[in-house]
Amino acid sequence: MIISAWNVNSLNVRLPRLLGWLAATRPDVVCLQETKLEDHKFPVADLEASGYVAHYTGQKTYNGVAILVRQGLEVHDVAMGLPGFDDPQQRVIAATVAGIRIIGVYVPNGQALDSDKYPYKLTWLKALAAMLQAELAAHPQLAVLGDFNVAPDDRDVHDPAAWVGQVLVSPPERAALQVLLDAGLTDSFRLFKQPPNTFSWWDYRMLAFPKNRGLRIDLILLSQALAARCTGSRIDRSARKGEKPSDHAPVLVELREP
DNA sequence: ATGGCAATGTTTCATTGA
Repeated sequence: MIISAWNVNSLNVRLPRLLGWLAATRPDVVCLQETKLEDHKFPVADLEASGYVAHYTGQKTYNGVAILVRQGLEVHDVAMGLPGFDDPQQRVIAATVAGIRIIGVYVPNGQALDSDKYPYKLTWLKALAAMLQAELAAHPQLAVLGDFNVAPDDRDVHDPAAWVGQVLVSPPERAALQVLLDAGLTDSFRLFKQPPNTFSWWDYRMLAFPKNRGLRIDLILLSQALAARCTGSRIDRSARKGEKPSDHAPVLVELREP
């Protein structure tokens, strides 16, 4: 079983690339971030024709998340948002797929350390931690996938010295991510030996991709029970190439049958 | 080899992203 996450930076623009990637990769589950589509505009029919059932919650211009499930897999208990955290920004969607609790997240960017959006990010992550504690208690087989907008440590930053004092790497953000891990989750990427300088996001500007000046901010966190089933974790860098790419690459894990 | 911001709506610029 392959489960994955991809910040597509507008599903409207990226739909052709997404459909091509689904056909080539055939993941069982895909969590999408930054769909930037109101629900009535979600391309349900195109995805169905490609063999996927879509669950989604979106809005105009910003945010928007979805879970795509390969046809034939059982889905139940679809839920949107963070419990007890009233938020017009559509950033969380959850579903149980083939017995695995899938939680797709688009963590706030934070913009800058002195921005109003920075404390919002930290508060949001605290609410996510509370949600995950409850979800883990109910669902031992659990994965949290998406754009976390935090580079876990300096191995995940192309030039750590240049990023000091910036959003995505600040100690409070990393501490907030650590709280999620302490709840009983593992960064699946680090379960395996990985090539150095493997990233999931590259700025559109300044030749960042060809120079591999990126960050690893898209993560798949696995519960202990799921980590025990994980046989691989990778980033599909090829999806960042060519015409009109998203600035993020998809992240994937492979799970064996329990 | 990859490519030199992109997407959106408020559209001919401002805002946001990371």
